[in-house]
Amino acid sequence: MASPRPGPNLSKIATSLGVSVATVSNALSGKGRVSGQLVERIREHAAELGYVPSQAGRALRTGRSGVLGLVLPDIANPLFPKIAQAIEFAASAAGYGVLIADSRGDVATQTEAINRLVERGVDGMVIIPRRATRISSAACPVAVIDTPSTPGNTVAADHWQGGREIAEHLAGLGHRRILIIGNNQESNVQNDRAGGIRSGMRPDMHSETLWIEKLEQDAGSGCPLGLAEKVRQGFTAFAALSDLQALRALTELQQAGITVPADVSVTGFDDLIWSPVVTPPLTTVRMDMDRIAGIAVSALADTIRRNSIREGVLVTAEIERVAMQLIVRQSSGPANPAPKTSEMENM
Amino acid sequence: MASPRPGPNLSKIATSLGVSVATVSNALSGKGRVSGQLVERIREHAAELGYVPSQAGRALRTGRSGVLGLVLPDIANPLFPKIAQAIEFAASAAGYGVLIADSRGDVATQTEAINRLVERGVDGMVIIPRRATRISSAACPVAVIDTPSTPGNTVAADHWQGGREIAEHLAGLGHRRILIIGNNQESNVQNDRAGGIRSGMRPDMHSETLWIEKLEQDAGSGCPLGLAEKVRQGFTAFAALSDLQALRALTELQQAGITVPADVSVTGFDDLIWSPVVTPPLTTVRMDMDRIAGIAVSALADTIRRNSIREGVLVTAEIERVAMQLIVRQSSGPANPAPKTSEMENM
DNA sequence: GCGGTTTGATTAATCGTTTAATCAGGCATA
DNA sequence: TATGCCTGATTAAACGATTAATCAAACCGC
Repeated sequence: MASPRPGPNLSKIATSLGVSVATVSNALSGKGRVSGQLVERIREHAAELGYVPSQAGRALRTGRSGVLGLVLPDIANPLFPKIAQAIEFAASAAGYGVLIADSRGDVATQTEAINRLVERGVDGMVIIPRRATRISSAACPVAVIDTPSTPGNTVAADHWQGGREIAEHLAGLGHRRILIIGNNQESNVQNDRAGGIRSGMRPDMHSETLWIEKLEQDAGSGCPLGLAEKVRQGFTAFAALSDLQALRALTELQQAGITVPADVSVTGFDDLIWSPVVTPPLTTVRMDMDRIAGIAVSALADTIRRNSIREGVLVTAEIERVAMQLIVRQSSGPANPAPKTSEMENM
Repeated sequence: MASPRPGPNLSKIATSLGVSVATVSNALSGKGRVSGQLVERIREHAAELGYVPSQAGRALRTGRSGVLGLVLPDIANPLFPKIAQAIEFAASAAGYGVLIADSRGDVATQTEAINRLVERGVDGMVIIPRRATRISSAACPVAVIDTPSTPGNTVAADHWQGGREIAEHLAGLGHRRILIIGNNQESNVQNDRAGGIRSGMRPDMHSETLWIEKLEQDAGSGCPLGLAEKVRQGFTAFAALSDLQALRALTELQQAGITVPADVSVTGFDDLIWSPVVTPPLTTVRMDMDRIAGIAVSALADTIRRNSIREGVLVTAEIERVAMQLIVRQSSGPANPAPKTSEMENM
C-alpha cells in the first residue's frame, strides 16, 4: 500500500559502492571529512543513478522544508502575475519552492490561509497584505511587502516617490488641474501614491481625488465616472492610481469623444500588461518587482538561516524602499488650455 | 543547530496521556481500533495542546507530500490570476497545497520547472502548457489543461463552442463581415476559438483573421493594427480571441473616432478583470475556471489515491470539456450597414 | 470450562537524511 | 617505543509519523 519512492536513495548508493550512508551524505553535501577521490566517485555514481534527495527525509531531520509561502490576499489585483513571478524567481534562485495561498479577497480567511501555510511547514512567508490589515507575526519569519509607510513593512516600491514623478511630469507639461482617480481609500498603497502626487504639485496647481469604490456604492458597480463633466470643470489631467483605473478613465473619455492626449492627459501606475498596447499607450510608473522580490526573499532567507530556533519574526531589510520608474508614453501630452467643447454637447 | 519543531508531537501527547504513540495516531486518523471514549480524550487533548501534524514526518512515511505542482509556462497571460486562484481553491478543498513553477515564457525551462517540482516531491501536477508544447508524462501524475482538441488534454473549456456562441451572437445582430483578431497562430486555445467562430458563421458571412504577433514581427511591437482601414473595407465586427486583444482593438477604434457599438462591434474572450469596467463594457465569453479546476484536481487526486506505486500518468477525467458562457455587454450591437465615414478622412 | 473470536491497546519496524560520536590506522614528535 | 594528533571512514541515534504484527484480556457458544 505504501508507495516506495521510485529513485535510488543514499543507502542504495552506499551499498552499491561499498561505503556507508554517512560517507555518501558527507560527500554529496561536502560537509564531513571524505577523501577527494572518494567524493569524486560518489558524486559520479550518484549522478549516473539519477539520485535526487528526498525532501521529506531531509525536512524531517533538519526541520527545514525549503519552502516559502506566498500570501496574496487580493488576487484580483492584476499586479499579481508580476509579483508571483518575481517572488517565485527569487525564491527558486535561493533554492526555495513557493507555496501559494490566497484568501479570495476575504479578510477573515487571510489568517486561515496563513495557518494553512504554517501547517504545511513553510520556513517563512512573503505577505502582500490586504489593504488596511496589519500582520501580526505568524509562527515563522514573515516578510511584508506593502508600502514604506506601513509599520512592519519589509520592503516595497516607493509609491510616494512614484506619485511625485507623475506630478512633476504633468506639471512640466503645463497641467494645473489634476484629477486623481483611485479605487479604495483604505489602501496603503493607493494613499501613498495619492500623497506623492499631491506633494509633487507646484503651488499654483490644484487637485481633487475621486474614489471609485465610494462612488460605486451609490451609483452601482461599473457606473460612469462622469469624467466629461470634470473636463468641463477644467481638469486637463487624470492621474489614476493604477493602470486599471487609468484604462477605465481612458475608455470613458474616448467614448465621450474626448481625445487623449490632445484634449486631456491620462496616467496610471504599475505598467500592467495592456498598458503598452492600448491606444494611446499609457504613461505610467513601474515598480521593480524583481528587485523588491529579491530583497524580500534574501532577507527572509537570512533570517531563516540565522534563527536556529523557529519563531515568528517580522523580517527587516537594509533597503526598504525601491524607486519607481516613470515610463512616458503617448497618453500624456502638453496641457490644452481650452479642450474642444464641441463634443461636450452630446453628453 | 538543528531547530526542533516548536509544537507538540505525537509522542508528547502520548506520554502526557499515558498511552502509546500508535494509539494517538490511530485516534486522530480514525484508522485503527481505539475505544470511543479514548478517541474523545485524545482528540480533546491534542486540540488543547495545539497539535499540528508534521508534514515532513507523514510524507516520509507515506511517500505522499500532500502538495500539487502548478506549472504556468506563460505567466504573462492575464488569465493567470483566475487559473491560479481556481486551482488553489480546488486543491486546498481537497487537502492539497499548491507549489507554483513558472518558466517565464521560456519554452526550454518548462521542463526544468517540472523537474524542480518533481524534486520537491509533489504528488501530482496541473500543467497549463505553453502553446504548441506537448507534455510527455513526468515522474508523477499530470493533469493538462489546454483545449479539448489537444491530445492528452485532461479537461478544458470548450473554446470551440465559445467561438460558436460569439459567431451566432454577431450573426443575430446582423453582422456579415467579421475580423477575427488573435495573437499567436500556434496557440491551441486561440486556434480552437477561431475555428469555433468560423464554424458558427452563416453561409452568407465572411471572415478574415489577423494574427498580431505576425504583424508585429514586421511593424514592431505595439504597432497599430490598421482597424480603421478594415472598417472601410466593410468589416462591422471585430472578434478578438482574448479580452487583451479586444481591448487593444477597442481603444484603437475609439481613438480613430469610430464609436463602439454604434459603428462597429467588438467582442473578446475570458471576461478579464477590466472587461466590465471599460467603456463600453466588453461583450465576451467566460470559462468556468472553478469547475475546470475542480475537475482537474479531483481527477488528479483520484489517480494519486489509486496509484499505489508512484508513476507518471496523463490523468483523464470523465468530463473533458466545460461549456463557456456568453456575456453580452455593450460593446456589441446591431450591425450598422454604413458606418460613418466622416471620421475616416483624418486617418 | 475450553477453544476460538473480538476488542482495544502496544511493540517495533520503517520511510531517507543528517550529524554527533566513535574508531582504526598512519604519522610525527618526544 | 609510547603518546598524541590528524585523517578518513563508520556507527548509531535521531527527526515524526504510519502501520503491520503482536498481545492481553474479555467474551462467545457449546
